[in-house]
Amino acid sequence: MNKEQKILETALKLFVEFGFHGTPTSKIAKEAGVANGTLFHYFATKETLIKELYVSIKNELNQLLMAKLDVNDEIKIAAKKLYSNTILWALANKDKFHYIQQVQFSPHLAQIPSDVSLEQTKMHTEFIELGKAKGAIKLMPTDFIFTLVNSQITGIYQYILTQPPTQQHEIIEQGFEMIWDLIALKK
Amino acid sequence: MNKEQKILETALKLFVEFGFHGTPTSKIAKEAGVANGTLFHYFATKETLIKELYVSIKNELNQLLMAKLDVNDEIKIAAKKLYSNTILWALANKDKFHYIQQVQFSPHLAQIPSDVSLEQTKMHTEFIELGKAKGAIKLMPTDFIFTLVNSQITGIYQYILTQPPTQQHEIIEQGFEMIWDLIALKK
DNA sequence: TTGTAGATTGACTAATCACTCTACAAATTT
DNA sequence: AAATTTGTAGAGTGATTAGTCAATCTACAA
Repeated sequence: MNKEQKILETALKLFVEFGFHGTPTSKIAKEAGVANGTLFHYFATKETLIKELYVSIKNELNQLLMAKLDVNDEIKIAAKKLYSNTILWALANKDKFHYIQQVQFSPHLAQIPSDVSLEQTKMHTEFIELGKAKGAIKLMPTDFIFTLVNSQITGIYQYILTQPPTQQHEIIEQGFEMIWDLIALKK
Repeated sequence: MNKEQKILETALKLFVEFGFHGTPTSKIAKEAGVANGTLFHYFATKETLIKELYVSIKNELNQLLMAKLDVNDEIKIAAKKLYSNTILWALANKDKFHYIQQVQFSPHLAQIPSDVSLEQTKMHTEFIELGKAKGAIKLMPTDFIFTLVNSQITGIYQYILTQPPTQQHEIIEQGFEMIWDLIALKK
């Protein structure tokens, strides 16, 4: 297997379990089955590794969401897909989702160039603006809607974790209706 | 000034700015104006310092919320107070609020005994259950409501940061009506 | 005055860590 | 086949770090 990929995978696992501080590069290399020097061949610094891991995970999620989106769908249907695919992905990739939060509430986030961050939210803000243009979504500021939905997703994800898997589907459904109620323009 | 307090204050500032990893204990001691050994006189390990700082900040917020709560208030009024006092406190104590998030999405959270965490959410869950009993809040699971409101608060806080201060009051008002709409039982 | 317990100091240390360097192997290009 | 680039290894290094410790200071009670 690709060693660069293997390093990223191992780093993810260890960072989530022990934090950035608690994870020495030597441990990452050892557990990934590569030499110390190999790690630094692919990632110049530990900081680089932290950031590239973050960007690669965010891209993975975005590409998945894009792939599952259908331009012919109604806004509400499309929104529901975006929403539930995000939660389902988070549940199937807990470490990755957790890592995103970990970085977002750490000083490392400030290190990521704003154009990279912007690129990653672009798809979502464009979607919200389309929804407003089509009269499906309230004319609130796009950033406001984006932030609300995002935090709602995080909240629902955290709650689902505490519930039995049989309930998960219903909670996702219920959660969507609630958030849609919040942002949909009533006719 | 009390040296223990001074250490906590300095640690907060540095942890938020540079992260746990990027903040050596020696730097905390130096900037707090105490000797290296003094820090370890009060906090046996760096980990202890991280955890005690978290608990002390959470307690501070809870005590403030309690103090501002009036048992004679209607549920909706009381809920609004809890909500807006939390956001106002967060805006006035950005570092502290940021630190709470930082710990909550780090492996350090797992180190905090569950009875301590429980004690801190007790007041909120009791309030939600009172609201349900009085027929003011929907009969959804208490944890679900708690998580939703919490993430909503985080979301609104983050959005407010990007807006001019003149707008803040209105966003808080608007945000409350939205979240109340979500959880209130319609008569 | 003396005794005592806690507060405070800062030099010290053992361990750890991020990162370098050199050597060689494999792949790719010329 | 020679030359060049790229991948991989792992021992080595200098700097840093969390935490220790013996010594002094302060407050206050006996």
